[in-house]
Amino acid sequence: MTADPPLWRQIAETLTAELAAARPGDRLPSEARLAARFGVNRHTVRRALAALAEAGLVHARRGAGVQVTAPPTDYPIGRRTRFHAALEATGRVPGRRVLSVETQPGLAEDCAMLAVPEGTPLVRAEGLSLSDGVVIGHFRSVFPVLPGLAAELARGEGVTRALAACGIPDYTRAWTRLTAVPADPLLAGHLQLRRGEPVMRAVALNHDPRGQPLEYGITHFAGARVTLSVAPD
Amino acid sequence: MTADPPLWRQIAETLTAELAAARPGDRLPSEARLAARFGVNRHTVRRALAALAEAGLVHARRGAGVQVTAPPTDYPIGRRTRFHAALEATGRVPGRRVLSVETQPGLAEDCAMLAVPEGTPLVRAEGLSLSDGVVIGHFRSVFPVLPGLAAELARGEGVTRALAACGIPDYTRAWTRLTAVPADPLLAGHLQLRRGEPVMRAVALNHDPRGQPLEYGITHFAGARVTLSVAPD
DNA sequence: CAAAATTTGTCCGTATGTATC
DNA sequence: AGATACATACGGACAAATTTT
Repeated sequence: MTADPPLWRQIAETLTAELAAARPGDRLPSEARLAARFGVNRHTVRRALAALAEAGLVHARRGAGVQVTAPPTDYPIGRRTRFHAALEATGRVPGRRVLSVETQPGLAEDCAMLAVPEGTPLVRAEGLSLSDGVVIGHFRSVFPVLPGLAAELARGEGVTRALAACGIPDYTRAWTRLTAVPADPLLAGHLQLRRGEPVMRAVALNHDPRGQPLEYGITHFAGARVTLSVAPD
Repeated sequence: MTADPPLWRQIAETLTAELAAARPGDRLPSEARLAARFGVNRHTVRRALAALAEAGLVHARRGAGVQVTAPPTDYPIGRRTRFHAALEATGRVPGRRVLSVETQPGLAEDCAMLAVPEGTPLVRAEGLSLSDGVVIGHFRSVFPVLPGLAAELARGEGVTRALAACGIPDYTRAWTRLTAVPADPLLAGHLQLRRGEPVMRAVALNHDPRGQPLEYGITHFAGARVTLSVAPD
């Protein structure tokens, strides 16, 4: 009369245990093979694999197979957070891929955050953050228009250097808001995740020492690949 | 020749749009009814509903129906974070349900974090955090053994009061590490989520003004119901 | 470069179990 | 107790992407 856990969960747990001894990049047997091994229908195996994928343990690609995922990267958050410096301190090789830099009239929310009238032109940058060549985050930031800022941002040298080149030597984090959300299709594509996988959304405002807003940004980190650290300065 | 998105996704997006006009607690039509409405198999509707559930928009209960989920709660993180005070400041009614308080030899990790020899007895507390009667988090903390601490924690008045009653009037957050993870079955049960839904894991260390570790805890927040704020002191 | 084999993704249909109302 | 509704599991078929031949 015991209520056994569902078959797919038992399979998922068995695979999870076995995955502990696997290395990132290793390929799992095909669904058909696993179904034969466990003596169940292929759909039942798929259910179990979906659970593992949700857990960020594996990643399936049609035509290819199911691969074991890479372990997480650490990322500190603080008043003086700097992406590159933080990653380098952990011995990783940071990277950045700028997808677009445009100057456009800002949306209502963006203008409000930067404390400028609605419709004011803003510099909008979008791109990906890398660690050891692996995408760990997608950012979208807006800045007030400064001479040469767009060009500097497009060079991909980072926000700190771009602002420095525009005569702003220092800035600090005013606040950060974090929440765990499922990846939407677009984001899943950028972060090489499956739709619905946990993603950490960080909404943040940076300002200069006098409190003037400089950057309002939304970054999404791949939940399974990043740990955010909050530490006192 | 157009590559249409899958049926289940189209249905999910249609339902998502309609859900914008729904109120928390509203019930969706049954799977059979939705299948009939969209002219698809029930499993295709189930796939769409699973996506909505992953997104934290709805919550399905066997036998009952599929209900619309409640909006998120905000929760600040900082050097002097206090759960109750923070929630009260947002106009919500905080609550706490203590599930267990035990004194046991600590695990290796717990002892290391509290800077005591492995195997030292520790006070271990586990429970749920509520906001307006809704579970928003599950915590598990370990403390060094202090006279009367276990009894005070069991009263459910909170960590701050329990420590105060043991002669520790003040403590601060040393650090916090955050990551987005999918809910495992146990956690899903506690937080009333579906297995795999995004959950924010906060691992934190509190210490007294002299730097002596006082509490090492892991809290899991329901991603869809909580926003964590990181602000300078 | 092209075709074939492999592998995952989607969708349908059916049946049964189990929790809720 | 009965009806309703979601959960699990099986089976088959075809499409789409990738890898191999």
